[in-house]
Amino acid sequence: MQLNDQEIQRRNSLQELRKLGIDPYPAELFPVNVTTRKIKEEFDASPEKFKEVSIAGRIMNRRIMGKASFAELQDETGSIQLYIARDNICPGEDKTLYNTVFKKLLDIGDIIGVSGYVFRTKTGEISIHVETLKLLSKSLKVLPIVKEKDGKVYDSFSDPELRYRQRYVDLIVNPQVKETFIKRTQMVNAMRHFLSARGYLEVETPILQPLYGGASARPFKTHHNTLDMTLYLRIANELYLKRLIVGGFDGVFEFSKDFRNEGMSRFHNPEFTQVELYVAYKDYEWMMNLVEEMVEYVALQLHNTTKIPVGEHIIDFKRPWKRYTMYEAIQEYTGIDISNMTEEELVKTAEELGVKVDESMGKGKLIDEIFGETVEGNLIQPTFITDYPIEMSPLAKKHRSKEGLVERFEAIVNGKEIANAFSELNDPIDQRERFEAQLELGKRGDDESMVLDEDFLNALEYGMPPTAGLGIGIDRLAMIMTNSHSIQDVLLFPQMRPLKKKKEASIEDFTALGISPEWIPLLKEKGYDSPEAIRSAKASKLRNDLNGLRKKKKLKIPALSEEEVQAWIDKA
RNA sequence: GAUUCCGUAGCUCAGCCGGUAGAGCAACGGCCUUUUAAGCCGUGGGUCCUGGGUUCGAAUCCCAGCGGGAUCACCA
Repeated sequence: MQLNDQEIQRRNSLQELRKLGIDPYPAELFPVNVTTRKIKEEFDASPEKFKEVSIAGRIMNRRIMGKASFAELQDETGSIQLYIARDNICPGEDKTLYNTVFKKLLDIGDIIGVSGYVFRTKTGEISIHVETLKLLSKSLKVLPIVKEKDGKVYDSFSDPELRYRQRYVDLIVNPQVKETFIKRTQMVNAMRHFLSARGYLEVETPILQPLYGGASARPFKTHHNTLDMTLYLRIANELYLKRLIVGGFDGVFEFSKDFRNEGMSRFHNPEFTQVELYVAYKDYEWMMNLVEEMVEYVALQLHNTTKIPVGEHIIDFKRPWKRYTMYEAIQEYTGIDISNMTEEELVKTAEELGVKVDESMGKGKLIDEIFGETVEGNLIQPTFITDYPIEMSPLAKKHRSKEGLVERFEAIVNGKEIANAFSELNDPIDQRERFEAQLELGKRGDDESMVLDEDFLNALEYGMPPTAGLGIGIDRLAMIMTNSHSIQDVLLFPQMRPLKKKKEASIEDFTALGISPEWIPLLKEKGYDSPEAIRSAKASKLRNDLNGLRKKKKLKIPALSEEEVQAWIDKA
């Protein structure tokens, strides 16, 4: 492992600390009796409560001024300034703790615990006057230093790749990131509370499924050794939750991690979260009202208002939301009434509107494409779109009065679907026919069409009550509720392409060439990291590089002759 | 998958009509007991993503690769 100068420096400090009898990673607990937030919120009202505080956190900044210093201590809730005076933390003759430990051996990033009292400095900042200081964990890596003045951020740690790959660093140096994930959890908690309070049962259903269903998407495939069978990571949990409705639970929901083997983008991660809800004896009209109420409730819980800034827009979740049928929406945005068109007419219309079409598309898919292309992106404020073509919705009940449509709605916010729901199809014979129609689409080349699930049909044949079902994309909703530009910003650990790691040659690979061990680190430092690299080297250059480095590092090993180096190359 | 832009010190970036590297912060040494993007003086630190090409000479120009961003396409 190659260490840079500052990393070597910190490892040296670590050894120095041990020599002084200080354990850089002590085992015992450190008593914490306050948080930085509590101090900042309550000190002015009741300063007497903060005469003996004990607090722990990470050093984020240091300003050393001779016999006194200021430091920034960051805990989970925020940060506070420490005032550390030499003669306060070292009351006796021995000033080592201040002069050596604090000033020389501690670094930004170290985790410490301090005790003392809270006061205000001359410049008015609430600070802790430190009386005792203890190292709790030495940091060996250099943090990016983000500074801020008058709301302006300097040297921000903003490279998305680094932020996503090393989320822990992102969380340390970017406070607003922490805020986003707190909001996300609050959002899920609010929804859970909303649903539980209505008496619906939160359940867990299989993630590993022998058949994938309940949505149109390509799955991830895996294998169970003992059963010697293929299993799929679920793309949805719908069919399992409906089995539970058959079983007599009248309201069930699950926050479900689903997996879809599709492209990745700022709206798509291979694994994502949905909440699905099924309620017996209800229909999609009823469900629309629930969605409005729940999302409005979430907004109020998170922001104390229904108006939320998202990018350029202010989105208002106040009920009631606008409602359009799909045909009405298309007519509104294109001026074309497609409600009575044949498949040929739809293809022609789609092409006129600049919508791409291909052979595999049925009538429903064509309508859906036209909608997606011409309407969806324009729906910024929360809007319900109802009554979808039957071909696109094999699990939804036929519309009670409109031929060729189903009782389905989607909720669209900021140009993206956040919820999808329908009156669930409970006619087992109709359901079987719909699955078979999907199989036909599959033969036409639509590789996202659904497969036939016999056991699910078996459940329906026992009789499922009329049921309303709902799915809400948690990540999408979290993006809106936290004003995040991409899904990666609301996932703690978004999927990333793995870093290519060079396989490292072992010590033996080098010693086998007759190279003595003390030269190996120097070889690696100069980029000769494998026997192959040595084989293609020129003896004079290699010798020069190594002896140069030896001199620069003032190493007390004998210099190399060209013959020695040539011998390595010949062997390699 | 397509288009496009980017890859220089631990971090943020400058240098790019060719002459082998700079700034601020961070680090190191020194001064400083209420400062705050602390300050002042001094020092060290770089396979300029990788590989090839053009050239007397490449961080800079050309080609290929790797990695990443953005936009678009498919899926939630």
